[in-house]
Amino acid sequence: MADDHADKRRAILDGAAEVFERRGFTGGTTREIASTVGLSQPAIYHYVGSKEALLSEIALQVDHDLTAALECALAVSADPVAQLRALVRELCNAVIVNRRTFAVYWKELHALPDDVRSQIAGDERLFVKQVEELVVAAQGQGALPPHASPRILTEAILGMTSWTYRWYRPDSGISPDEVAGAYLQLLGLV
Amino acid sequence: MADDHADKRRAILDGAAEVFERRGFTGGTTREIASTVGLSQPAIYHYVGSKEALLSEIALQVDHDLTAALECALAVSADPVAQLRALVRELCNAVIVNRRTFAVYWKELHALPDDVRSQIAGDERLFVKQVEELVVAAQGQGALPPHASPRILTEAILGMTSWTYRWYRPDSGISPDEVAGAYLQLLGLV
DNA sequence: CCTACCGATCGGTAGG
DNA sequence: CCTACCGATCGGTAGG
Repeated sequence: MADDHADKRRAILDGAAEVFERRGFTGGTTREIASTVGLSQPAIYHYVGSKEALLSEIALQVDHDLTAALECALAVSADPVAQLRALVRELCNAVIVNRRTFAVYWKELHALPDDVRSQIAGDERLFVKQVEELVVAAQGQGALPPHASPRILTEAILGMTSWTYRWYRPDSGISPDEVAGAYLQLLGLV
Repeated sequence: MADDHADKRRAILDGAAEVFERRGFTGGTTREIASTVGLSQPAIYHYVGSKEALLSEIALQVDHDLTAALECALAVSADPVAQLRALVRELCNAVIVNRRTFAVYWKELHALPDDVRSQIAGDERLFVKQVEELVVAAQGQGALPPHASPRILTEAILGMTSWTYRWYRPDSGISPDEVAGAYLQLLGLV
């Protein structure tokens, strides 16, 4: 097939995320990744340039997922409270669906090469800033505590949703929507 | 001094937490820890049994901090809502004061030796269960959304407070009490 | 608490 | 995409 190469690349990235989650970036060896995928260790280098490149691709995927969640939420409505609601739902869903890559992203950012790490740090700052603008607007509408620091409220909402990767278990029978719904009730946004 | 040994031990643990935060457990070398503290690498082994023992002590310190925060909060009052408020304040303070050790705890649990990891996992399950009982009681008093899953609400509150270690900067001029206060307003607990 | 050192293992390359 | 392999570095020990 024409996409055999792309398929195998994706399999390697999945295996890398699994190994990095289990062992950390430095502790996860290219040999273990290779054996997870069913290849020899040098074959990894046939598909990906280096161990750092594996981590970079995983991190950039999450970076893209976060941006996409925000864009999707902003497109849902012109009302900031509705946008904030949509953002919580989108983020819960992304974090739950891609639990493994998000875990690697949040634990192993320090191991990224400088250029990728600084790009991702910049994207994250912009992301937080945009969410904070939604929070300020929601405060203006009385949907969030008016006298609290927007920065803290923003990090509180993002922390609540992000932390989901640590406790959510796909076999628990809890759906992503149920999680987002409970968060929104707790935040008084429903 | 009689406590020279204990002082140096603590210095080594502090240095280890700093290095593990920067490089991860596997990536943080005993040589870098030693040079941070100003000792030779083999000297580490004079004070601590192994690299794993360094991580174990750091993790058990956090385990103790979490338990202490809960006990302190339960002792504040007999009212579950007041206990929950106190817990959020205690946790914010503990996470902010010991940001470095909490970061290592949450990122590097996977690298712990089996016995320590399973003990800590058990303590954490018990901790969450006790907080969930507070949440159920607070729901009964109408202080939290009555129809939401107690488990999700519990993880939401703990996630919000825990995540503080990722964004809080001591030089920001924001006090731990200010953080906890904003969280409590957002939760509708004040 | 240091100098000297060891076995093991890692990321990556050569050559096909 | 494999076999064979290399230089570098790691955690830990010996011996004082």
